[in-house]
Amino acid sequence: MPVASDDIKNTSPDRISEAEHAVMESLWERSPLTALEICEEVCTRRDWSLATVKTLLSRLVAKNAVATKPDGRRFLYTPVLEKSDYTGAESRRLVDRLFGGRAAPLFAQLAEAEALDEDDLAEMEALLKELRK
Amino acid sequence: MPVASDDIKNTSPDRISEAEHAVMESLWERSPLTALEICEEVCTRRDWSLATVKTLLSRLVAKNAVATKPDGRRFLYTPVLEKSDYTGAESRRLVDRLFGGRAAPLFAQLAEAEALDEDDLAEMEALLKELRK
DNA sequence: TCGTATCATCTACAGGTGTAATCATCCCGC
DNA sequence: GCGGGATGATTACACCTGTAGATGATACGA
Repeated sequence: MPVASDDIKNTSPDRISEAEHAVMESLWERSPLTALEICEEVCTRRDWSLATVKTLLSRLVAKNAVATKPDGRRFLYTPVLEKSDYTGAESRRLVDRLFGGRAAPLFAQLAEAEALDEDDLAEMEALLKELRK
Repeated sequence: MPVASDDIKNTSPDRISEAEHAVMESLWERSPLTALEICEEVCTRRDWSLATVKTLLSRLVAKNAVATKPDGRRFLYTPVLEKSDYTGAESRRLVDRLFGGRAAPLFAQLAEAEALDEDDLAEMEALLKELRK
């Protein structure tokens, strides 16, 4: 029997958890990587065991956020989800949830929390000028 | 035996979940409110039952995010956690986690996602000017 | 005074997340 | 050829979250 035509809806917007995100960060910085290499990057920082990284990797594979390529007995992991897509969506979510979709209050908030330094201000000024073209 | 001197460390930075945040929003907008009044605000929007709101409220009380004041047979709920504290902390977390603490890339991200409209730009320009004083 | 409507609390339960031990497989060196 | 180390897969389990029903107290109206 023909099996096709069932997995069309796979833009699977499964949320990436925070721990999973740490793994993605490694992969965005450099890829492909083996599980062990990823662990070398994050295990000390987060005090994880290799097993934990492997679990997270398999969940990320299930969520279609990373792809595997066999390399002998092991796997090489590559990100599928792009960093900018993730950060974009995540930023968007925050702005929507906390500020009703308005970005300006977010910046007011960060300013008040003194989370903006000189460099940020300069960059943002430049960006604004650019956007205004 | 003297029982005291154990609950000093209560700046309890328990995280507020997303559903809990929806309840907080109602309370930030107007307070004090009864559970029923809160439900009237959010139950239709989120398709919740009154019981759900009550559970969320009790969790928020446990987290010291809202306070109760008896009013006859029922309770009036008031926010303890301030909105700006919450949004500030939450924004901070995002910027730290996603952009290494730099706000400018977040801004760039939102710009690229076209999440900034004319009003946002204008407000941010004003804000920048103000910060630059 | 007594039932009942009204509340808050307790209990419940499925799904997600953090964290990891254990299991199964397979290839390399002896 | 075979045992052991490496590596992914499976299983585990506690806690958090979303969602809500059941339970218990209680004050108001009849």
